[in-house]
Amino acid sequence: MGRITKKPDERKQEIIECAVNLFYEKGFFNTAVSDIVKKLDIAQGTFYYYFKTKEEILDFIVNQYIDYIVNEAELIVKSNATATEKIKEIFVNEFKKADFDCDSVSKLHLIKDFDLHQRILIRIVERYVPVLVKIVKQGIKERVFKTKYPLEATEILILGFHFLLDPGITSWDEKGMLRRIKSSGEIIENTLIAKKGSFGFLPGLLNKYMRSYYELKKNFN
Amino acid sequence: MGRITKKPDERKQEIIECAVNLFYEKGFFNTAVSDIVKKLDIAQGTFYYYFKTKEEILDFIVNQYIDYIVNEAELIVKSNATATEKIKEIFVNEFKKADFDCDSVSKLHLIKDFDLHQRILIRIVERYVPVLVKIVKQGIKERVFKTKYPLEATEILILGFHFLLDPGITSWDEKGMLRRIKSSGEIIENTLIAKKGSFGFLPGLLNKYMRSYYELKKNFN
DNA sequence: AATATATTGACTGACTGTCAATCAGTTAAC
DNA sequence: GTTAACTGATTGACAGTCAGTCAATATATT
Repeated sequence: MGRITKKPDERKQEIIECAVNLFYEKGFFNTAVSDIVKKLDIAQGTFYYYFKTKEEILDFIVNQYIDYIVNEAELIVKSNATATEKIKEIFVNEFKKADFDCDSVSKLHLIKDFDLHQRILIRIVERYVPVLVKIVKQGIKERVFKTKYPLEATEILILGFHFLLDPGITSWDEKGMLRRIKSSGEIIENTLIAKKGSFGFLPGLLNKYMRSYYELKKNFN
Repeated sequence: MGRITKKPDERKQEIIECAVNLFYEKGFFNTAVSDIVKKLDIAQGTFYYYFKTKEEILDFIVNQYIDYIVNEAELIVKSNATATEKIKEIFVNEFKKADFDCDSVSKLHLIKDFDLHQRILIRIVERYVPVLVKIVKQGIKERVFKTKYPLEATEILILGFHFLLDPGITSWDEKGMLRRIKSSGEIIENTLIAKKGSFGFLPGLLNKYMRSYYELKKNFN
């Protein structure tokens, strides 16, 4: 019964990685803490040495994810592209991750568990939206957007589209998805009062992403 | 130990009413089935005679609520007002209920439990939005709205505003609420491509509603 | 019409299995 | 020898079960 001691950071990440994988397979509520510790071959108490509650690990995972996407977005904001180019870059970046979803972070999107997505959505409004708004405000200065409420418009768009298009939240039928994707560019243009066609790239991009998602799902079954 | 037998419909509604009240006080997850049956002084088995699982009663409650608001909306759709008048009526109606929240149905909004609100949001997209779209399409015929995507625009707006303004989903700070309320009219106008000022009534209405909500909350503490 | 018998379906509550969380104690590392 | 990481049996709470009870109603018997 040789006891294995590890560096706290290492152990913690080990637990998180295992937890994400199990949440991915079975969802948050259907994963017992005992499942996690059994898979890692550690004691129940070890889990609680690192996380006060089962909820806390979920929060930790969500915060790690938000840290990651906020960081990436900040890099794009700092570049010296036009607002429209930056927004396109944001989208491309977001979906690039989904193509190679092997690491824990990008798997998060595919977990079908609303409790998780609620937390993500709230953090997105709190931390991701303020970064994106910088781009929208740049666009207003460049006179490509005209909305009087850049912050509120961004909030609405992000929340609406996440809810409607994120397969982890609700899987609507494929027909409905296509319908929403087709409209996505124009809805954004109207809401931000942008030039016609400035978001014309979006439906194509979303389509590509959706196809790769449905393929992933097929392979899973 | 006198056993009391009741008409099934009566008993079922009795259980539902009691459950809603407890969910309102403590939330869905913090309410045990044993709490419900203790309060009603019935056996645990009686609950499971009427509902297969604890989740099933939540679904039943949500469906009852949606039936109610869809019905009310259908009446407004059938009236012979203009599209703009009808939309105003929809909003007034929605908030009228909140003023006199005594019955189970309107209490639902105030329950701070995301699991509940997720179900409501999904049903709203499935059943409420299709009714509201009729009004938007009427507006397009009347040439007061111009969007090419009435269905998708309505979906986005309803989901976004519900998430951002419904106090049961997330209680942002009062300042953020005011900010969002102030922008609400113009956001809708832009998204539907409506005449400037046609939703000018909205911020005032939402403000009134929010104030009565915060008063309710104060009295509760 | 009055009484006995059968059937149904609402209702019971002790019970089971599962799981989050605890804690007194143990071992490895420095 | 002290600290920090780790253990795992245990507890308490809860969702859900099930074999059985009882009241009301329907049907048969006198």
